Amino acid sequence: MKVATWNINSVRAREERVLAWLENYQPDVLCLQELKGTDDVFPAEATNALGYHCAVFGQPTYNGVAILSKTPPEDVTRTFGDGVEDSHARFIAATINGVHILNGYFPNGGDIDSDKYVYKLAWLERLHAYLDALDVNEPVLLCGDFNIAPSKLDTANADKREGNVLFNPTVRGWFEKTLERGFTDTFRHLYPEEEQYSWWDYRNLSFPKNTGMRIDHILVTEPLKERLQDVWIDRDERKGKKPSDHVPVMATFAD
DNA sequence: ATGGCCAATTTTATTGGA
Repeated sequence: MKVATWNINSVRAREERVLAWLENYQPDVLCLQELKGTDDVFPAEATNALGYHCAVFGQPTYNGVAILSKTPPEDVTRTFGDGVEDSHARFIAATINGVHILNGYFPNGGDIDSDKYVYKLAWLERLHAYLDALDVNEPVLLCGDFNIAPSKLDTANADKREGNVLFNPTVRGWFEKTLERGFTDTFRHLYPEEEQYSWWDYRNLSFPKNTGMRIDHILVTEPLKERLQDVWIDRDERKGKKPSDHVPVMATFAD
């Protein structure tokens, strides 16, 4: 079973690339973030034609997440279901082949002294509350654009970036706490020393200079960790015309 | 060729991304 996550930065701008990528790599599940559009602009027919079901949670202009899968998604839920008023479409979950798939577009946080950062921290706490209600003895996969670099290995210019909304003790602590409650960072587990990134800023020649960050993650509970065979960050997807600023990350599990 | 922001909307500026 292959499960991938990809922040595509607009489904309309990235439709061709997404369809080509699906066709090339045939993931069983693809979790998308930052659709930047309503449900009706999602290319459902084109994805169906490639053999994928889609569960979409869009909104105008901002955010938006979706889960594509070869087998039908069951028990699809949008939002954390905690009753909190939230206008952002940032979370969708489904059960696919018995695996609980959780897909999040975590808030960026703006500046460290902004309301957006307050929102980010509150959202992270809500997600922990959601995870509290899960059984980590079951196969659970939490993926998406976390907007968190877990360690110094996961960001270029770590000293310069220390303290920003993506890389500071508070968000690293949140990530660490998630691992302590039974999740494994699949990439770091298989590649303890690797410095690979999943996002590069469009500005400042970030990609040629490789001043990126690893902020897109696939975390799994023990039953899936035991089946984990590989994790791959598709760096090449950042090349060429009209790339997203993020690239896909894909984990492979034994069937 | 891996190249000096990009995408959506409020559209010839502004907002958000990270």
